[in-house]
Amino acid sequence: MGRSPCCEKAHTNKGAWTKEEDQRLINYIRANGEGCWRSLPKAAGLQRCGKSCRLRWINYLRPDLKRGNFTEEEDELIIKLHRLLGNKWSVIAGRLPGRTDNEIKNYWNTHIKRKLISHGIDPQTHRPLNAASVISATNSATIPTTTTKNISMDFKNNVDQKPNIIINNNVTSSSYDETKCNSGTTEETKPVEIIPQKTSQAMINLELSIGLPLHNDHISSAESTASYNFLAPVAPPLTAAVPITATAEVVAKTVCLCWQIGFQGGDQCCAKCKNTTGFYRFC
DNA sequence: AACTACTACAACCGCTGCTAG
DNA sequence: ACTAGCAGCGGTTGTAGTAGT
Repeated sequence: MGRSPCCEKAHTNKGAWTKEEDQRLINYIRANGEGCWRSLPKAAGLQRCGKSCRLRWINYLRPDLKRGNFTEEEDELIIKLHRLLGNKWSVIAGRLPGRTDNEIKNYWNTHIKRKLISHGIDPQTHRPLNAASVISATNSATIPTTTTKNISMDFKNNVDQKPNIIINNNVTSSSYDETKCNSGTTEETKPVEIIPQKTSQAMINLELSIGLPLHNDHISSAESTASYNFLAPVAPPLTAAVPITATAEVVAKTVCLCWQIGFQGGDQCCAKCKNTTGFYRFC
């Protein structure tokens, strides 16, 4: 199905926005609201594509944007959310007030990716880099024939009260092709779970409720770190066909607190919780 | 000072999902 | 059910700024 271009390209400016264009856009939106982006450029006296106006407003001109460097807390939150959601930048941005999807995407590609790699973590799979080959080989044998996964994210502490995120990811496959994961590019990959072989043939409901520690007053740094660790490639002892519901606090107490994803240096995991295949488990 | 390499990020492109007709 | 138009999303590119030589 062919589509006409979103705007008349011959009469639209491209490239960097001038201060005058910015001011026109700001003035128009202040007076009229965001409304219809397609008709906005003409109404605002801008020779720009509506799409371009929208992007400029959302990513740069919006008054509620938080400019400046990302904090360590934001870093960790982005990593956690990316682990859960993959490259769903707009969803991740929805959880970071004042940050845009574009900003987070750029920050991920220029900072966090490098940071994780330097600490031996694959930024796409969030697994230790040196375990990737082992896991790849193991997965073909351990992925169950039918798996139903539900992830429910309940951000109880979220200030903007956005709706919960529910992910339903049904995999019906005799061998999920792990080689499709491309760790070297920005290509979107599924967050991967490692399911113990004993759950084969079982319907598993992995319903997780996560309370992100936006207010850290009552949370120690160890607990804060643990709330990330529970999403590490850990294979908790699942009971077949038993739904799992866990809050972050409960999981935080269950998961090994040793693995610091390299943020604080040293080994990633204690000897107790890393087994010979490179998987992580509770200890 | 001049050049090169690298980094950060703004902006663009192409696609998808939703919706109205 | 189908088509077309729109907003929005994610990947990629272009370029200004900075660091290193």
